Amino acid sequence: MSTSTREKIIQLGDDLLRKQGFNAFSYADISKPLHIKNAAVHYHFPSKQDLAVAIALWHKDIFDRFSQKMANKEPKDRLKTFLNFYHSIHLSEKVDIIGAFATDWHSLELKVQTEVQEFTELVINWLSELIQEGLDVGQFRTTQNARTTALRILSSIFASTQLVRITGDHDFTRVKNSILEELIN
Amino acid sequence: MSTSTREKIIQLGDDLLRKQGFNAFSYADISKPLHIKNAAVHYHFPSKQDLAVAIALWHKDIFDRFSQKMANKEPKDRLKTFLNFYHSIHLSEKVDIIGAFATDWHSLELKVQTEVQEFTELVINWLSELIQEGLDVGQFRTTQNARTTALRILSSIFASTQLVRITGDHDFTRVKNSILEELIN
DNA sequence: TTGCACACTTATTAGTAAATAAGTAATTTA
DNA sequence: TAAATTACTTATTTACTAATAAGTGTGCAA
Repeated sequence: MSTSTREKIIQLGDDLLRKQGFNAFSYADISKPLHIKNAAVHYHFPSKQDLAVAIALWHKDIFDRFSQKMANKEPKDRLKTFLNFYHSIHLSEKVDIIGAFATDWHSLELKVQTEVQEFTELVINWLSELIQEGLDVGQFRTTQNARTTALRILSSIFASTQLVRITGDHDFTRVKNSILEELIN
Repeated sequence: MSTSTREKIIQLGDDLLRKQGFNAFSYADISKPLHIKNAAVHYHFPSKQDLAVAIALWHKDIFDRFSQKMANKEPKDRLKTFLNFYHSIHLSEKVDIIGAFATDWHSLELKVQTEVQEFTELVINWLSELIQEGLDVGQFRTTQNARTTALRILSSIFASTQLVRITGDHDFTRVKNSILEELIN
């Protein structure tokens, strides 16, 4: 089963969005590498905002499958896998999708913003539940409540994918390890 | 002493950069509100990258003056003022300059990247010293070293200016307070 | 076999982008 | 007071932007 053109456009769009920023890439940046014409991209996604919606939905889909696969793992391992996932984002020279959308927030239409909001809540809720569970079984320790801890972990790790573009590699591992050390008993 | 046109361009450019993103605003967005012509902006900053350099230098300048003014304050108060500064960023619907530059990193020329790197190190070093000092006088507690703690505080707080665009206001105060609670004895 | 939906291409448009050359008026300097 | 510098404007260019209309070939369905 080969990847459809539609799927290829979404994946390349996501790549460009997270490497260069939403307003830094054009339809030509998508059509050229895929050896199709500009209008073919418009056929699948009439406007750039439609493409942005599709990218957000794609991330929701990936995250759904990820959380299902992780459902039976213990909190500590779920968190580690989550952080490792961000490590791979960092290594591929991208930033996190949440931060990428956030900085360009005011150039996004409502339909995009709504999808991004839903995706973000999905992640925060998943993290919160994981942390609460870890606290309940005595695997984690924190003086904050679950959502606050979730917000701090999420912001720390997604900001790191941005920050290390500036300060360099070593700082990513530093932050990643500190999140685990601080939380795990 | 009134503000020069050059200064006005930098300030408006900074505003647009942090509200919309570097690639989302144009020279027209600057010239129109200032009631000057497009070419006048190019007179002061021949290319958009030159403007980006000037914005980065402006932030270095502001931060220098800020850290001098704070020099005799105790660590806890310096940190609080720093976090309050980010609160004002959040309230003015901007994101932090570091994150704004980071997401558009690959569309910035080397001369811009270098200035942003120097500014970022300035902030991280200032934060690290503040934390070390706080640890030395027993005002702070942490199991991590000073730079790691600095990185986590910086990433948490600047990511929050981005994240709350998506999740809403209440989460900013939540994160801000948790940073203080976690660190202060 | 006819027709119709699908996945495109060709061709074009209207608008906007950054950038520059050449000119001008006001101020400063020699 | 002549010459140069500063801070612009006018006018133009080149390139690219998202977006659309109209056409094309392929394959499936009635």
